[in-house]
Amino acid sequence: MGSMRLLPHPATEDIELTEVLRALSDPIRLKIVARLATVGEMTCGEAGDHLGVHKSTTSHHHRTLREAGVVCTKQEGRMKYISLRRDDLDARFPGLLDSILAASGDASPSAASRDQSVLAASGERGRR
Amino acid sequence: MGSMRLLPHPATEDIELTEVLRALSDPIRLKIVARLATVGEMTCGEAGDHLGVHKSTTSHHHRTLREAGVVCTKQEGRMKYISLRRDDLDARFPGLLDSILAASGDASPSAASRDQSVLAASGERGRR
DNA sequence: CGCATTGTTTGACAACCATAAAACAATGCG
DNA sequence: CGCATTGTTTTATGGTTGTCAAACAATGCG
Repeated sequence: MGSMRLLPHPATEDIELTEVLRALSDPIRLKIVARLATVGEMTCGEAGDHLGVHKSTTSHHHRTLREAGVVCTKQEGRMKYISLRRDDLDARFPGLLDSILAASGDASPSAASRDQSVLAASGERGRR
Repeated sequence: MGSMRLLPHPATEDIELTEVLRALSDPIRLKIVARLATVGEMTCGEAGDHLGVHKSTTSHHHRTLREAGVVCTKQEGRMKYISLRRDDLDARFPGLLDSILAASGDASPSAASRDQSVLAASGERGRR
């Protein structure tokens, strides 16, 4: 049962700034990341439902984010959960993710309620 | 003679996060911005010489950065100087530019004079 | 005025990208 | 085991991008 595998992703020191910025420069991927910051983790189907894109497109975005070092994927059963690599990103590029998350909250009109969750998730990070 | 024109660029509130991230996700443009952070301003030819790309390519990158709201262009005589829109970016996306500049200093070993100049330029603005 | 200097625009080209559909793979459930 | 569920890979397509070269435009200098 609970065989939990972790998919390969780049080491922290191999994460490149331009690739992270490029990964986050796509609106859909930015939404995925913003949502991950509040929700913690997410399956592929969940992301697709929430964003209204095809599942293969979602899979592609997840791969892009993973290869850029922004998320890591953990397989549990037949689902695959992706989650933010917050600690790794903070270690490599201090403050970057937080400022991007805060900025992504500003940009959306319905950010008022969401904004606090983002900040809360940002401050409550301590495990993993 | 002293006629100084300013080229059109997006208003602060129209700067979009994804476009800024996309503009900075190109290594050459990131170098341009990192250098602007230390040097203050720069002509097109200066940038081209320093980066080893064709002048038309440089011009294209300058346009991309300007349209994304990252730099503004000021024409003086027959030169055009570009400079970072630090205040506007800080107002719209607090902390974003600073964290990217700090990260770009860490990531690029080829940048000869870097982090302490970045901090100096950032500190000369009175904030932080 | 002519001309060199400084950038921009256009054209061309190869590479990459976001997207979707369909085929494929893996996994657990009954 | 068969099968539904969950994602990935493949294939195709339309759009975008980075690059250079060449033509064009603007500007000040002599």
